[in-house]
Amino acid sequence: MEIGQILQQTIKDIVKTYDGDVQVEIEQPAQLAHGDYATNIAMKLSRVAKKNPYEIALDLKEKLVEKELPVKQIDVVRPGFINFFIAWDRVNFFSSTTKQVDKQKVVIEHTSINPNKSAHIGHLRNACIGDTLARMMKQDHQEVETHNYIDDLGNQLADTLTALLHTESNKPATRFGDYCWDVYSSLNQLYDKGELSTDKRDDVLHKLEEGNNSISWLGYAVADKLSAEHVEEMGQFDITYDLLVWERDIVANGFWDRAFEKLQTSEVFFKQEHGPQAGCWVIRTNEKQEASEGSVEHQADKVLIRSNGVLTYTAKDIAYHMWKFGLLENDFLYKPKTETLWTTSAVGQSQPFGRGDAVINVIDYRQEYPQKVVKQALHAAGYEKEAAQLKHVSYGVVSLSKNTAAKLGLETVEGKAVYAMSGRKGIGIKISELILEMKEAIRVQSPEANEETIEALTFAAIRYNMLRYNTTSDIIFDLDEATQVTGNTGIYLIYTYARANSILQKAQAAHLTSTDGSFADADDAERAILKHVSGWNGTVERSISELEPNLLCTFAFELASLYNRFYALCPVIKATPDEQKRRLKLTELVKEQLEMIFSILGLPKLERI
RNA sequence: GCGCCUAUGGUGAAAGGGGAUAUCACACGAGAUUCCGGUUCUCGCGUUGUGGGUUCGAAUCCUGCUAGGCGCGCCA
Repeated sequence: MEIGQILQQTIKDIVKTYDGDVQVEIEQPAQLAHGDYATNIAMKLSRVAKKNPYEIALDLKEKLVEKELPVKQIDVVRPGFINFFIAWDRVNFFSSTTKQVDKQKVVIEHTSINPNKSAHIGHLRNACIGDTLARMMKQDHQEVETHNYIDDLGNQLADTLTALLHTESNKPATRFGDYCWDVYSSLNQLYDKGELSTDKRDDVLHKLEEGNNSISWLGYAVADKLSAEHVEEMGQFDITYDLLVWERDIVANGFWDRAFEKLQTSEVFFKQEHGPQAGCWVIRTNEKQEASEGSVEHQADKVLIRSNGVLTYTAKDIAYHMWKFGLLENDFLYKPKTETLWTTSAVGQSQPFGRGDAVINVIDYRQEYPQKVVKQALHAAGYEKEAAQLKHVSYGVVSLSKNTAAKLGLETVEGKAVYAMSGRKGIGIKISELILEMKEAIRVQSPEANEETIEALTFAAIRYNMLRYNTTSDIIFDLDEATQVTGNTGIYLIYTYARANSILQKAQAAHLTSTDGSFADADDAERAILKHVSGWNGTVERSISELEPNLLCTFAFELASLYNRFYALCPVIKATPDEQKRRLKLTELVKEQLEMIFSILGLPKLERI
């Protein structure tokens, strides 16, 4: 049990004598002088007890000091805070408490880039969040399976195919995706100028949907090549997948037919007989719809089967999600793509993929409505548990700052601070471009580092930068800021880890040991670290329950800052024997903690730089 | 038209969903360290869109306004 939990439970037992249902909360004060843990319970109780909060706090303190707690001092401070100073020598940091194995299986879908051109930094944000969530849950002993969805029957691929067939680019490109990036925007500019109609694209889309024709096979080859480039690029950031899922395989295996059968029993799924959606199979998503048929441009029922019989994206997504939960009788066939990656395939073998107890989709907030429709469909088919376990990790999009937009040649406007990326206009920052900039910045900063180290630092810095924002926040991406090598960066964390390792190696060479080191007499800089580390498990639990990886980034940065401050203030090797042991033990604790964090955040553990 | 979200120093981002002088980074200014090899540390500088409300107490809750964004497609 964690310190905070111990204190919370103890206080809960004590306040039972008070009337009222008041939530006991234990927090870590911002200021060290306010103790290592604290509670405001007395001020909360003052309302029901009709008593001075300071007096309530004094009363509670008297009861608390009688308990067996790993506490060496309890202060009561006006207006009614109770501050606890922990006896750190009685806290076991190094115990490996084996958590009860949770048998739940989680299927996480992330990355899922349209196979139409190279990936940009918005795609990278998705992939970093998804991969880190997977690592968090594996850390929490859950069974995790990560999927990368390839929409090879959509307009975007059709556009890229049309562009490849009808336009050229003379820009240098070393990757197929970069070439497609350019011709894709060339095509859209032709559309915009009216020099090309979308008929050709529509025809291409139609042939993709038909299957087994030249365009269809060509599209598959293009999507295969592009998705392979995407996966390879993500691999540089240590982002991995278990399975690639192809949309064409969802169609080919008849998932929708089974899903249709399951939905048919519902009253909210029906064939629309009149109005603009006549002839379509639709699902009712808004219960208000029946009451207001006036405005048909908005809030119409969601079409799942077009009047010409073709499935919409949402229909395929519903079927796909039924499969994710293991609700369909039919399944994909699979084949290995690499040693660690599988892919759905027209020919292959059976494998136990999918069948999740929980499903997490990492998709930006603009897809909230389609996600809602899928959840509604699960409800409609009677799958309440699955609907409840379908979770949408909604994240903000990555836009460009004015500074960066200007660098890309956009016309910036006075007073407008945020500029959207646009694939159609070819406006955006490819991941490869960011890598080049970051690598150069690190090379300038560390001219003597070897190439392997520069590479590792580059990917770490970029990945960390993508993770450290609140998931729901938009990122206003500034290229100068993103390539900083100082401040709250992955580089700072890695240097801190190298610094700790350096001390430990030095101590080992001098035959110094941390055995019998005690935190009983830890001074302030040391206490701050112990206090912070003691909150780790709480941070992980909260990060998982809220699906917020950035809480771990905040924790890591604060730990690194505290350790560097300790480094400046507290000599380790040139200290007294008692201080040596204690501080070496503390350094070991910090090293171990950072290793755990790096495993989750996907950062490399460089012992030297 | 309807619905949803957001607003924090010059810039970017936090603040566990009421509690201690609102934190961090960058920028700008000043200082220290230059070694336990490691890009580090300390200090200063500045502020919660706006009006009203609830409360002992509001960045956090309610509400009006203002500004910005998103969604509602037989697209994906």
